[in-house]
Amino acid sequence: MTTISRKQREIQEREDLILNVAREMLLERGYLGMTMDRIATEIEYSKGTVYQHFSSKEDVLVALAGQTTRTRASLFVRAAQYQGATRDRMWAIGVADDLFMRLYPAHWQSEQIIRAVSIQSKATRERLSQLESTEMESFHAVSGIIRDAIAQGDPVVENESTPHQLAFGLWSMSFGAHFISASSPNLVLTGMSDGDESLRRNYNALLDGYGWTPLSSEIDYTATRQRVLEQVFPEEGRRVGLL
Amino acid sequence: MTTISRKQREIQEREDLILNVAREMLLERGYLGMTMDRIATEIEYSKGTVYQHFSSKEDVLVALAGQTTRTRASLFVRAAQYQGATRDRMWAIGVADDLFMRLYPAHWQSEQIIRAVSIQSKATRERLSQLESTEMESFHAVSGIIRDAIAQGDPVVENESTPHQLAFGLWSMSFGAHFISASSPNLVLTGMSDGDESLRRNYNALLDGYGWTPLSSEIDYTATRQRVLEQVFPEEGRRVGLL
Amino acid sequence: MTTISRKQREIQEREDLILNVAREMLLERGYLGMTMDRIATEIEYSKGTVYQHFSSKEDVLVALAGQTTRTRASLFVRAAQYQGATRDRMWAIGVADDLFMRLYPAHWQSEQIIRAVSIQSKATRERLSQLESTEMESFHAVSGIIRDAIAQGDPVVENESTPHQLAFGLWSMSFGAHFISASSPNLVLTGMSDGDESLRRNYNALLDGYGWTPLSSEIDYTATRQRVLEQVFPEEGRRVGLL
Amino acid sequence: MTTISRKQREIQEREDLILNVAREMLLERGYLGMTMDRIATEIEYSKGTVYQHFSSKEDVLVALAGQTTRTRASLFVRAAQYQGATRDRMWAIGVADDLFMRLYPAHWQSEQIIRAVSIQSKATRERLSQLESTEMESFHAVSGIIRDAIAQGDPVVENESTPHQLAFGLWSMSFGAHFISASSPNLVLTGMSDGDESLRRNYNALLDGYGWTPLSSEIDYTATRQRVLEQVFPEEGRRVGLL
DNA sequence: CATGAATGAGCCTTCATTCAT
DNA sequence: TATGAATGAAGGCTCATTCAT
Repeated sequence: MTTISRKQREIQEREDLILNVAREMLLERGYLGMTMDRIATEIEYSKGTVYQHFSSKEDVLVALAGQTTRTRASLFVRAAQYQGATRDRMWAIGVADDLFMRLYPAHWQSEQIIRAVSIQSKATRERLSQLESTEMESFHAVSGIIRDAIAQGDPVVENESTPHQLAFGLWSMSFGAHFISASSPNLVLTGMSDGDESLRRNYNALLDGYGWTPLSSEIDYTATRQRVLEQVFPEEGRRVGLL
Repeated sequence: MTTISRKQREIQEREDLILNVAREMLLERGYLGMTMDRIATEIEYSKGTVYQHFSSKEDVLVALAGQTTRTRASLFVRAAQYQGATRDRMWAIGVADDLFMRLYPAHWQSEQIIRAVSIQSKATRERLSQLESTEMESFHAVSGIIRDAIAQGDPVVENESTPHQLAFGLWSMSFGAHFISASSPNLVLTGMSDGDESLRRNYNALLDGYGWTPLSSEIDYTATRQRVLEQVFPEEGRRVGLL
Repeated sequence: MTTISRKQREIQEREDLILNVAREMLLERGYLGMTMDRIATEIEYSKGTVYQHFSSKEDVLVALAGQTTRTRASLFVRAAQYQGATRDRMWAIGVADDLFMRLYPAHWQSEQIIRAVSIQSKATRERLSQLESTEMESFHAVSGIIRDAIAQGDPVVENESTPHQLAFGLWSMSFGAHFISASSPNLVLTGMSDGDESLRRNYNALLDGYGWTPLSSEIDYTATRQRVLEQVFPEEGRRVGLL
Repeated sequence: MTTISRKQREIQEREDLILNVAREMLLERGYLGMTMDRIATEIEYSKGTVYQHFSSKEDVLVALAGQTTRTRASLFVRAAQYQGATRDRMWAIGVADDLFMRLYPAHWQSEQIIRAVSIQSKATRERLSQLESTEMESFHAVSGIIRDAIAQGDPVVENESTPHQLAFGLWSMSFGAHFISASSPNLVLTGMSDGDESLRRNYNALLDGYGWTPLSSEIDYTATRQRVLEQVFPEEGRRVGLL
């Protein structure tokens, strides 16, 4: 029993090792620079062994994306559980998003590459749906808060599709901001002290635009952020130096 | 004289042909699926001829991105010239964005692939800055309106960096929405009648959040849109069936 | 153990095979006619396999030149160890040179092509210095004898740089004679029974010109040559039919 | 008449222009770097025009080699006409050789490249024989002096084939020395003040070895060289700074 | 004559994947 | 189960040469 579990642990560890190496390669040398050969060399096992874990290069990519998606979902779900007013819980999601970018910048960037490359791969189609369902978890963490807000009568301009639309809006905004920051850094720099700060402001403005109170002008968001970090992400906050 | 111009016209036409074929290939088969060989076969000219127009695959990609960026900039600049209240001019930009996506869906998608790929291509860095300056035109069209609003005392929550931040917010939102719609269609479909409509609503909510009046609740935006189309984009509006 | 060494032996053998095929190709079809594709076809392995042995075409070329240089150095060093008067040891070098040309005519010719081509290849510059150091071994074998002669008072017109200059002279003469024989066969044939014989005569005349005794007119060189072959190169002498 | 000759002159001039450009390219960028395209660009005419002068790339190469061979032959023939003792005339040939290397280093180097590349080109075989016959002129200039020496009873160890063999020896030595200097500069540098000086010494030693008097120890060769330059190559001597 | 667009064979190199040991 | 040699399709790119204008 012990033997087996040790073996399994070893297998798991090697799988993680492969993925870490692969991700770094993806970032540093691009999609074409991430080769099975190089991965094998780097982990000091043979190519055949790599193939024992992942049946193809594409498989590695999907696993990579999976890690990313799961990691983010876990942060988002935890953020949604923050104890407080719905608008504060919303804010907690923003903190989680920020945290994710700081903790795993490599994850985010590699995700973009994978998306761009694998959009057309048919073989992956099914696997992509697995990814999507994990992504949905994150999405639901967000729309759930909105639904809660509406349910408990918080002032939010609402109609039938508000939860989805707003969640989509926040998601889009966050995604777009990160993407543009990465691919057009100069555009961001010109006249803007900081892309992150801008995102924060727009994030709040959007919620304000939906009439969600308390409005951003009525609260001290820095304090809220501090509380969220302390209560929900103490360890992570410390790791990136925000606590 | 005629001879020369005919020849030059032919060359120009072939260049466009190459670009169109390349773009379609990029969309249908991805970055790796777009090969110089296939482009040559498709246009029914030899590989050498393709290379007479573009010195490398990367060159094709950059030209593709250039087309996209220029096309969008031209629509945005025209939209910004719409005669009306600043909030309406802002709305005209939204119409232009929508129009761009309808007129050239392929342009937009290919742009993403190029961005994702070129994040690591150092060689392109310099050329990317050319793209960026054209992109800046679009960006300035947007931030210019915001500046005008502030200058003429329109009610907008303002601070020093409002123009840039808001423009960045709108840009991010639009960008993110389009990207997600393309790469995670299911996420959009679930519970949402239409990604475009969501974007429109969030776009307005964001402006509302900045306190920009008249608020979206106070106007008939469908009518405004109609006017914008008629006055600024009559031809394009008709082409995509919005007029 | 056996398994491993068998595999390694096979690899070594294939490497030799590749080199032999490449050399012949170089001779028969020139630098441009030696292609990696053709090598692969010829050895009946795939192109990839060739690249597993040599990382580039240039690599093949350098390996080829290395073989040549090492082979010659080994013959020259052995010749220099011939037991006899210095003038006789000098003669032994001549025999070694002659032997080298008979044993490995292909080596020599391919060396010229490589030299001529690599005169401009900067990338190879460093690797060429490796070759040069092996070549230096041959050179030192020659100049060492000259130095010995001077040291033990053999009559040689001497000044400070005699060893190097004479060695260079012999080297040039041999090299030039071989090159011209190869590239202008008609020039050699006209009025000359034999390029080899001419070289031998000039070789001796040059030594005579330096005053090195016994002069060529005072000895029976055919006999000396016979002795050198028997004592130093019995196997090789037999292989080329000189014994 | 005038028109025609002007035209012909223009054609001739362009041909020279092409050849000069081609030679430089050959030296600076190697055989593969000399392309018909680049030649055309450089001379600011079209590719088609280049082909009006030379029917193929190979044709250019042969013409290049022809220039070299003719140039050298003309120097050698002039040197052989120096008025003086046969040994001095021999020396004049050495001066011509030295002069050739100084005046046209590019010629010599390009000659090697052409030889290395075109040894196997069948198409050139016939044209190569043209080259060879011009080369023979140089060769005969040398062997003619030797024959004269023998005819007029100058002390030279002779047998039936002495003229050819000695000429071949000198040729080989000069050729080899130049080649080695170019391709193994380090070998030459080590312990030798100067490749040219070594060549000169060996050249004389070889003649001495044939018993040709006056021996090199009996004459002031610097003075002879001076005389040769003044009487036979006044202009050239001045051009390279030897006069 | 001059031009230069068009051709297309051919080159070197890479890499995901397989499979005998 | 691990290994790594072998494969071979595919890719980007070059360039001598031709020929319609």
